[in-house]
Amino acid sequence: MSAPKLIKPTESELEILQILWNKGTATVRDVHEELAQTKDVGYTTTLKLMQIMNEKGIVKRDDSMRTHVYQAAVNKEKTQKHLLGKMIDSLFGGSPTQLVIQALGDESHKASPEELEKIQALLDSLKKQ
Amino acid sequence: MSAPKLIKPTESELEILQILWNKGTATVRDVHEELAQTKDVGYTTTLKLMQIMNEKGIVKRDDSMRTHVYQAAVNKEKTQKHLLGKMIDSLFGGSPTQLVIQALGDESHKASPEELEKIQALLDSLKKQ
DNA sequence: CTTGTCTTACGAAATTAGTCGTATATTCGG
DNA sequence: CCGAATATACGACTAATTTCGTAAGACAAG
Repeated sequence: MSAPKLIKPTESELEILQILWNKGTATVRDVHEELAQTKDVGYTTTLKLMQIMNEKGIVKRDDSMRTHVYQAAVNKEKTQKHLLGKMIDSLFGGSPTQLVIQALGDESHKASPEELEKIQALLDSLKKQ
Repeated sequence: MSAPKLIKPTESELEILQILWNKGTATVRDVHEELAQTKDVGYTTTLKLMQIMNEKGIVKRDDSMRTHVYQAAVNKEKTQKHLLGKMIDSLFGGSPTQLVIQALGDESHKASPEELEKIQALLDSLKKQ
């Protein structure tokens, strides 16, 4: 049995997940301080969110110590793929190509030559099939 | 003048927008019948949603006749780009490349050879810059 | 020990999304 | 003209999300 099948993190949960994916493990305070850099939010709000995420199984925590230590319980790539798939369906009529075209054409998130090469490599391998 | 700057359609609103983008113009009943094919929802729910979207400026309507006629008030490509940009930031650390790679690797939304060629063409033009 | 700080727990308010029932108005067939 | 069908308006209810205040326990320093 399996880990959570249907993961649909909310906006706020995603912010926290990103921090946990980066840090590996973190306390509520760690997460909160990072969040507070870009967002004006209270400590107990972050705490509550992480408690709820724990109940939902989105994160795991080690509460053997007074200060609990959290980590993501959902896989980063799986989550990305899942949410991306939803977006492809809901916004691009099921066509990943349209999404890719829009993403590559995004002026505010330009891809570097190195990144273009990565995409080229992936494209080559897809063409061979 | 300007259309709404910050558009953040909800899930349901996106479903309706897709239909309007496809049809160009449509009545509530048109939209509802299309929605009802994949979703079990009441007519007045669809109506209410479209009324709210009208208040928000997401759609426009011609209410000169008894049966109002709606059309999308937000541009499809702009909306796609906007939401995609948010996802790139919130889920892919600002890297469109990571998103593209995940999208191309999505097993349940495979790209056809023709689509791969389109992407190749776009990629070529990006490389030239 | 006592006090101040930090921690978690928990309840509850505020907001937003989505749902639908009911009321009222318009239109059309007969 | 009358009734059935169809349209919009609108209030209200539920559920989920996000917010935070407050309480209570642990701990460290003096």
